[in-house]
Amino acid sequence: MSDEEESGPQESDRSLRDEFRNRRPTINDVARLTGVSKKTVSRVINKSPAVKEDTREAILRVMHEIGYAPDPQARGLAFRRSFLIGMIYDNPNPQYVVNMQQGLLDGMRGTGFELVVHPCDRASETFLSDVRNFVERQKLFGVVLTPSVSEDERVPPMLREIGCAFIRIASVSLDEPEHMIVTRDHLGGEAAGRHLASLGHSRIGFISGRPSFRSSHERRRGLEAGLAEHGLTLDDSLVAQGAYTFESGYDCARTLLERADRPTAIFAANDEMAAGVLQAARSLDIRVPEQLSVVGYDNFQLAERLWPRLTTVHTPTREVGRRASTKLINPQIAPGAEQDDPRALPSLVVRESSAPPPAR
Amino acid sequence: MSDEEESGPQESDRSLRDEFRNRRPTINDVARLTGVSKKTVSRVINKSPAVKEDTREAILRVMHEIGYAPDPQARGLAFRRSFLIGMIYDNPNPQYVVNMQQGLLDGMRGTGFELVVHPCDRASETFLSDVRNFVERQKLFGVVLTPSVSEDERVPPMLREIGCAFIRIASVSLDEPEHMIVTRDHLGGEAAGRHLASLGHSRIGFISGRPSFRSSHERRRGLEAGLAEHGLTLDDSLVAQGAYTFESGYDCARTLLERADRPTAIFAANDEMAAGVLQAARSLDIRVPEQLSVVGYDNFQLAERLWPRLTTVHTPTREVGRRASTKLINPQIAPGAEQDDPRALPSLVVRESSAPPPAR
DNA sequence: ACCGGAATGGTAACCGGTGTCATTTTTGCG
DNA sequence: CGCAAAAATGACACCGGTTACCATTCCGGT
Repeated sequence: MSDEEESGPQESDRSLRDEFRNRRPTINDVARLTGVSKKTVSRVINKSPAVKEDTREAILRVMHEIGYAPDPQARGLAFRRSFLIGMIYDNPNPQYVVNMQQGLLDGMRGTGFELVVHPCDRASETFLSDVRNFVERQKLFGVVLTPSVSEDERVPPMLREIGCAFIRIASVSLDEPEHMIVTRDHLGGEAAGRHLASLGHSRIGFISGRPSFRSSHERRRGLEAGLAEHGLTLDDSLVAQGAYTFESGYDCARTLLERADRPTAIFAANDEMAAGVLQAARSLDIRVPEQLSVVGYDNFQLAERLWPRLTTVHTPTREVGRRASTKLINPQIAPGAEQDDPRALPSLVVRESSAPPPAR
Repeated sequence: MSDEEESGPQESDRSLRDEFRNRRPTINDVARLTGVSKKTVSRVINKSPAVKEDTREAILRVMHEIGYAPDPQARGLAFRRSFLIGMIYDNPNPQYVVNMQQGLLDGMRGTGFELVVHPCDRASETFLSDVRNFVERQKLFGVVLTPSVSEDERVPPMLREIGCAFIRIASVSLDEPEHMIVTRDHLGGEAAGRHLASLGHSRIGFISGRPSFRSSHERRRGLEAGLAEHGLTLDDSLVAQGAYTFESGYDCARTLLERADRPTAIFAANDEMAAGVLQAARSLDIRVPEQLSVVGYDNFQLAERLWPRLTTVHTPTREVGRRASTKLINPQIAPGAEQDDPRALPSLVVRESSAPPPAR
């Protein structure tokens, strides 16, 4: 019969260290060593103001001494909510996914939250129940939805029903501001259009992305607006339906460039497709940028690896991700000004793939 | 005929649905509705053989009817272990990261485990304690370490100490087989060397990766072995120290190609650097592959986007990831044969960037 | 009929936190 | 100085599972 309860009133550092070498300290240890109830310790953990300053300090000191950190599982069980944030996505571009993850993690650093990644297939029969199971089982604190999942209108009602916070990242606003991060892709398209028009192009081709991605339409809308500023319109016959893939970019470009009255510039709705355009131009012995200007969208690493290096629209994906997770964790932070922060807006990066059109 | 108690429970489907519309069913509900104790339900959840077949079926039926799934947090709390798997990495290549994540998720599908991603900086002061905190706080079920974190010898002892399962993914074996997935990068280097030698090259340059990545050395070792088969040796003066980045590939290639006796072929230790080589060749008006052959390593998407398309060594990253998570979740599965499965080995992909050397 | 032992199920305690509400201080103020 | 109100703290049940341990039941063997 050992009397483990009767530990000495004054535990030395040595015995403390011994005690916690094989066992992580719990809230009970903190309470016992500080001489308060676990409820008070819990109050300190949760930053309740209803704790006297002396008490708080004493508790914090003990916590620090024994290296205590609350167990997220136990806390989650009691809270009926985990400290996990889910990233739900179906965007197949690795660079986008990684940049977004990095951004989300940037905003989560030091908060105790962790990121759980969940790719999915929006076209699948089980898509909605997949997402629901994921969120419900893990009792996620919140989820970040990226295009095109973010644009699916079946998801938000489901998340509201099960009471999971969410942020939708999309090119236009689709929900109340507290649920949205808007990337305003039309601004990027506009910049691209202005750029090509001001270089002197007037026959401009456009290769759009997957129609199921809102950004496809926004980027086109922007292009048209940018051209309109210079009195130009987008010729429907110079618009090709791509799918945001390299191959689709190649195929569409071949079609556009084999025409007798081929365009002198092509704006592809992302860099992957722009890479396909370069490939197509090469296969037809069309020199870029001398005979054809090419502009992409995203400014992923690929844009600088190609030759010529791609003029493209930079998307601040990481910054957007940082904002998304921050917003999810601190819903109270005032929305508003962030909207016009240039760091969160698309911007044109001019490189060697665009130039004035060839002289006639 | 089934003699199950058809009118036994008073609750109809309708009232069941009502009851669980606002509350997720718990193990207690399953027990109550089946008329057994929660302990028995727990036995079924954990696949204990000590449950009569009839009982098990009845319990499973109720579970299915009311849509019960055990709460991972509660389960984890009792188990003193979560059902989360961590991916710890410092590889900056987005394509690698995403492919690996995909593979890990492939192996986790349907198991109830989720993936938590954790990039880190191995050079940081706090690297080790960062990793420790992450693993210890989340009570991770296991972690997958990818290069170069996987090659850090401080990590495994720490993980063993806190009792966390782990798999190290590396180019050579660094631990007991149950902790390793070996990618055998020297085989890829060998294939590249054989390819260039058999094309007739003898002056072959090599751009190595970051020395802190084991793969850099393995790929070089392989190259030397491949050349040796054709009686060639690697000239030390044609070896440049790169860093697995596009820029380092460009710089190293410039150095190698500005020599009077420049090599007729360059093997870069990854595709990013090979892209830099192409860029450097272009800047010096050296035509690829007519005047210079280029071979990369990884076979990431970039390899097909470049011009000429890159001859490179394919790395089955996703497949490797799938094996890693499978191994982590089912440690009992016999290791062994998997070692020589060609799907898990590097293999050469020949495209347009390599050709015989120019005639003298 | 009796017994031992395996198979099964029940009960209570526990994992490490939080909520509710009662109780004990402390404070303000006539 | 006394007392009510406010502030600080604590007791206890609970979150949803698990394990430890004990009580049955169901066997066949003697």
